Amino acid sequence: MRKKPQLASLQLAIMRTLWQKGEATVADVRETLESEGRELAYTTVATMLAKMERKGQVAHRAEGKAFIYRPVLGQEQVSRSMVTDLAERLFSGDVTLMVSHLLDGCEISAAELTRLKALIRKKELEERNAR
Amino acid sequence: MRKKPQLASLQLAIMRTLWQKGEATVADVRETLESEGRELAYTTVATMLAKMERKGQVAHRAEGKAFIYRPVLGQEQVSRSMVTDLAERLFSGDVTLMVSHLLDGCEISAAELTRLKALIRKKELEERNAR
DNA sequence: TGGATATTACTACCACGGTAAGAGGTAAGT
DNA sequence: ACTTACCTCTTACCGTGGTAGTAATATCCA
Repeated sequence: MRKKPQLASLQLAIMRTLWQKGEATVADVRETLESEGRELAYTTVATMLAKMERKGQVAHRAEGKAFIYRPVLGQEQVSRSMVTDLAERLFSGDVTLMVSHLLDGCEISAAELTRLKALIRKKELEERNAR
Repeated sequence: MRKKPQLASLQLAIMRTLWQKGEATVADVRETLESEGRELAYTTVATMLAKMERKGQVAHRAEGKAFIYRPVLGQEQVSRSMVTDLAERLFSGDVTLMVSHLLDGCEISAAELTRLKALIRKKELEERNAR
């Protein structure tokens, strides 16, 4: 029985860096966040990473003076659980309704619509083959 | 420029009741939550409603002894902003990616897939007519 | 009238996200 | 050897979600 991890915004931003780089030092993470327009004190990032380690979301190994952090939770796992959780809370799990709001809420290109159609077709095939 | 409201789980549950009933007393809300398996003290619900009023999410009018609360934020507004916000934070706004995770994350019936296809077709038409 | 009941008001508490300063260690340059 | 820069650790503070007890107040009923 799996947990369902919920990450807040800074935590997610940190995880994104780790997912992207594989592993990173505090300074690395801080720099990446800065390049995304999020200027934080060094200690802020370090504290957050320590808190996240206590909760098992990341882990570290020491290399010389510095700690090198790596993600423990997988990106897929986090994304899925957060998305389905929101669908649950907002729409009582009605995926169609959720997608509908997604499409309404932001502009979406014709190309993306095509990709979506392909996605659904693939899903239909899986469905059919499953049974 | 509008704010983008973010509601936590209890707050959402309360809003759902208000959206559904139009308006409700504290006792009404408490009862509804209880029927959803969420047993809370009367005062808990009342406190939460007061906090939410301070933030402009709900409003009340007094009728005799009791307060009658009504939603201020619209369901559409909240849903859209929360969904697109999550899409932003998780997938940098890539809607297709988000839908993909939605479909993977939970079982989805053939009927729902059909509804989704219809939804996309409708969206395509709107797109074409818009320009 | 007086007690029971329902309702709001005030206050408090905990956990946690986010933020950061300050203390203290270690490595490296001059 | 001393300073400097960089690193972690500890501690703290604020806001807010969530939960609820207690006090004050209004209402109804016998």
